[in-house]
Amino acid sequence: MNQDSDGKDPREARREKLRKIEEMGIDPFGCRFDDRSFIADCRQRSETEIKWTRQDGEEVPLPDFADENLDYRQWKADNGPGAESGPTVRVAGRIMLSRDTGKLIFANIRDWTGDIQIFIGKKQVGEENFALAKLFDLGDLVGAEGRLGRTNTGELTVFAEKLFLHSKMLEPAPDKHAGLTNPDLRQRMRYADLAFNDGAMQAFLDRTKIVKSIRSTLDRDNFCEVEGPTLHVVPGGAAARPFATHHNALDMPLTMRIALELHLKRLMVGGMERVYELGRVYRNEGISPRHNPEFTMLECYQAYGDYGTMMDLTEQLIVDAIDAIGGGYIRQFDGKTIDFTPPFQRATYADLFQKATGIDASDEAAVIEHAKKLNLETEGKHPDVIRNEIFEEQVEDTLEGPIFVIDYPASICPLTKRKRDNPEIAERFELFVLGMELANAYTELNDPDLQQQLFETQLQGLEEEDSMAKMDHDFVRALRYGMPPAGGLGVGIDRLVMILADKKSIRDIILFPLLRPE
RNA sequence: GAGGGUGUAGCUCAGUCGGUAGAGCAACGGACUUUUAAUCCGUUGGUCCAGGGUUCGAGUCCCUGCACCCUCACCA
Repeated sequence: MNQDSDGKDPREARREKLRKIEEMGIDPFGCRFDDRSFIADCRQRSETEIKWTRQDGEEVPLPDFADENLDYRQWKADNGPGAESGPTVRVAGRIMLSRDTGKLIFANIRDWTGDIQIFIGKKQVGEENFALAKLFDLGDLVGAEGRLGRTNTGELTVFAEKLFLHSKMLEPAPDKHAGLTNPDLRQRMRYADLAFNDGAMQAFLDRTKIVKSIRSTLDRDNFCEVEGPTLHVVPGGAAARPFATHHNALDMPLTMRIALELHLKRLMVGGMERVYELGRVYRNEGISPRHNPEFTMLECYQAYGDYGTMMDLTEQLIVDAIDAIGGGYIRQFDGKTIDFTPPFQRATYADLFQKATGIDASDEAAVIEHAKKLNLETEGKHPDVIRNEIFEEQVEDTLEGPIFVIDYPASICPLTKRKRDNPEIAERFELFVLGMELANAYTELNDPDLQQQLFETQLQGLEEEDSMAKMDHDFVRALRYGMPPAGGLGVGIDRLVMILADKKSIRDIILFPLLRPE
């Protein structure tokens, strides 16, 4: 780069200022800063603690600063002579905007609670502080101590008496208005995205609230949070391609887990009657706006419940999550309206199939014929697999929801208990919202012999890796020790957050999505 | 994996018919003690994603590759 010390390159200009700050004997990377106030708290305190007192000692109520047409300078003239008083505060944050009018600098700083303006007057802060302020750049982390008050235009302001530099930013700042919009850079440099894009943090804070809410709902119902292994010898509990890895000392192949299910059920056998895990799972598959190779699942299991119990729980979890982030049960996603007011709609798989295709789901010949019309591959596939492909193609995408689809064909549910009066139907539901599967729940299969048989019988037309029916001998042995009848629920946390935060891409709610290296 | 789009200054983006690179912001110099994307005057800044080709001449046309975005497929 151009290293003329005329500072043409923004990076070099910042380095040059860094050197000057060091020459002033100031550490450009700051130190502990006690007694600082969050900006949101300053804003709140300003409402009661900024006062206007006339010279005669009478306190005059301040005008409405939210009023766009307010001329505070005029108001002061009309209500004076007098003086404004306010508490002294210490604030810290990143410089987002700055206006230098010579011997007076206005800087807008931001901490994670909000923005506030700082008034830096040469006379008010003194020569040394002012010289430091002249070396501030957009993006620097700074601090100010001073009186909280209002400028002539009514803007809430910290009138600085002392200034601090907490960290000099050595990279050029993004466009001060547009921010960092390049989606690649936003994901690669999430720090810059969060720091410079208005509202970028909100979806992530909502995510945290939703996860906290889920924990609190489950804890309230006496569920116990546990941590299962993420390195699995047999990748089970879902139909997905796992990431392969290897343990050196044991010279043993391992996979990253694709689901939480089988270990949680082992705990049910052990007597942990209500367990859940909120954890990361890994699937070695395509990346899309709705798929990231690692994502977060909730799975919970309740002894002596069934899938109906889980339906109630699902509604409760979602309702509580919405209460946690606010905004009400009627929500927008991508311009569409979704009503989460419970109870959610319920419909059986067979009815939805009948309605969408006009044919009876149990009429195998008609199903196969219909599949051929849709150009679906039917050769060598189990009729239930074909039927499910039709269901996905013609039903799932049309489900606006929230809707519980209940009672799935048993053959595509190898971990699910069958209906007592109809072994062809499994007690399973999936919750759909705008074509997205948000939750999946079963009355759990606890018959070890049937489980073993289902593991052994590969579904026709499915590769082993495409089937959930992967033999896990230890799991079957666990079932032989006796697992109570139970309801189990899985929730895709990322998709729930997407829908509740109105974000179309999973990358907008995963802080560090997987990217190719630069 | 298939199709489409994008890639130009630190950031956000223009760039006509193929004719020697543009703006705003940022940066640098100057003026300004109540500004609000401050304003005003001046200046600097380019491996036009990479490589190859066509051409007298390529940011522009062609080919290959890379990255990202969108749609589809995969993800039961």
